[in-house]
Amino acid sequence: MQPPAVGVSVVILALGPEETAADCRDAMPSRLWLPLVRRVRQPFLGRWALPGGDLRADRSLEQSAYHALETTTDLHPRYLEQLYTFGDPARSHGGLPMVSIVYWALVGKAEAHDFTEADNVRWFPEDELPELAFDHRQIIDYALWRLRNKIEYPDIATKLVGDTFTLRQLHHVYEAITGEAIDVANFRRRMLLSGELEDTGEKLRDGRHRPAAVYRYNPDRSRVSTAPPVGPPRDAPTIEELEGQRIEDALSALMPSARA
Amino acid sequence: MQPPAVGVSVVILALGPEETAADCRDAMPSRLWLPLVRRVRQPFLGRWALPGGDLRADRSLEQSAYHALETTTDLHPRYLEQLYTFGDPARSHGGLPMVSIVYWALVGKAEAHDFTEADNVRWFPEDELPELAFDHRQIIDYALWRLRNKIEYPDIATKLVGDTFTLRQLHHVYEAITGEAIDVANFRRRMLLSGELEDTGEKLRDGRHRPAAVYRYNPDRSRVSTAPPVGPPRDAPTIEELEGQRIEDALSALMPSARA
DNA sequence: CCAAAAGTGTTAAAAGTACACCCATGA
DNA sequence: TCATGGGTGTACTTTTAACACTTTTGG
Repeated sequence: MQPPAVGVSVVILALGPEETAADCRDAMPSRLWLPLVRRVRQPFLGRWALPGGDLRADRSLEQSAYHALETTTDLHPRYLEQLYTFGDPARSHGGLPMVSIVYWALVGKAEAHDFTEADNVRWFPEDELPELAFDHRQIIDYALWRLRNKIEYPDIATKLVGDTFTLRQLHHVYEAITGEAIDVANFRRRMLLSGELEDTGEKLRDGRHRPAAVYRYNPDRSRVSTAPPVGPPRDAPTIEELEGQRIEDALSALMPSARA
Repeated sequence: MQPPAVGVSVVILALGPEETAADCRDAMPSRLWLPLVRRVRQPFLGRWALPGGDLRADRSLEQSAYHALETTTDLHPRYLEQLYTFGDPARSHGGLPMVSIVYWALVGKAEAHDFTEADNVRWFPEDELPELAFDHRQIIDYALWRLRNKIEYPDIATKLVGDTFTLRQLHHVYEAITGEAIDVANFRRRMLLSGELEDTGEKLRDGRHRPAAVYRYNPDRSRVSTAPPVGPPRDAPTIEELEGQRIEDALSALMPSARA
């Protein structure tokens, strides 16, 4: 009996633009959007599917995921973590048996707007997904569940906004993801007491109201580690390391986007 | 560039026997033990390593893990969950590049004693591991970290003892895993208030003291789901389903141990 | 002045912690 | 009866949640 083939897929999540409901002039809290690619072969030809790619023996899994994400959507994740490995033989529905090592990624609001909106790549809101190929719908549901369970950590939430943000914006992120109302006063206190937000000193005027302080995420090393241990799940360079390498590689053909 | 080979490995954890320290007649809280197998080929010939096996295209990942665990150690897990997939090219140290889909398993105290203590399989206490092949040491550390972070859920702890247990025994499990002292009175209350323990009505005499009530784990469906969502990470039959199948398969050559 | 968001304070309920204490049992 | 663990009560601290209130801005 043959071993199955292996590939890597990525669930990319980003905060959509603020929307205005038809019957209400207030901006609703944004929803989560994710890019999908259209399949160009059987099975499920023409169906939407998760971006993915091959696994090469000379790359780490994270590098492969990063590469797949970059080449298909031209995005650069601010967060990238392994989600789960799927390998049930029944999941390929007529294709060859396939093991998918799935990562989930977060991209910032700004970056999500200059993606390549090609014919074969399109963004969908999380609650209006089309019919998907394979078991990709369940995979996305699982990724969303993971996000909702990890959102308590401030570093995750800050990955969905820009480098700097007001507490109001961050608050919107939390509400969009958890789907429930969160008391602003208590939210503010928790965030500031976590010690991971740094005041940039800037102010941001939104409407005709009082301007809000602008913060930046800044991890607090003094905190007790809730993160992975001495032997973390990392088996690859971090995103930071990849970023460094990516810049050196910038002249290679990997990046269609213009970047010095 | 070739894709790497794929295999499945399992970190099996069990509670060891109660130990008696030399300088103290009290039984210490048990430690965690895990079985390792000796490698019979290069690289790392002769070194201890995690039990593992191949991935077959007609089995789910969980089935493959279950099978690998069963054939190498003759144990039957009470808990089996995917841990992480490792695939850094550097991890094979001279071997062929290899992706390892790693599961972690818990076996009960009773079952852990009738394992096949063959020449090539041996149990080690978690804090006295030998030098291991590949990156298996980091993998074990990660599994232990996951266990320590999941132990708050009563269902995990109960998998490490028998089907029935006293609160004292369960208390020992928690202390062994977290490594710190836990107030018995508060522990008792938390466990009973969780509503997941059912009194069997039996009593168990340990020493010359008052007998303790014997409980059984019984999941409380009324509780809010902290478990995976509508689209869980399951892509395979559960352990219960595998158990059923395993009994039917008992006559096949898979199981060295005698079992009707 | 008003509306609306920024930001602060106060209080009550809940959850977690420490520890004193009584009970049951076999030796 | 004594030592030992089984089991209960209680007071105290910390965390969480609810919500009233003051401040700053543009119109």
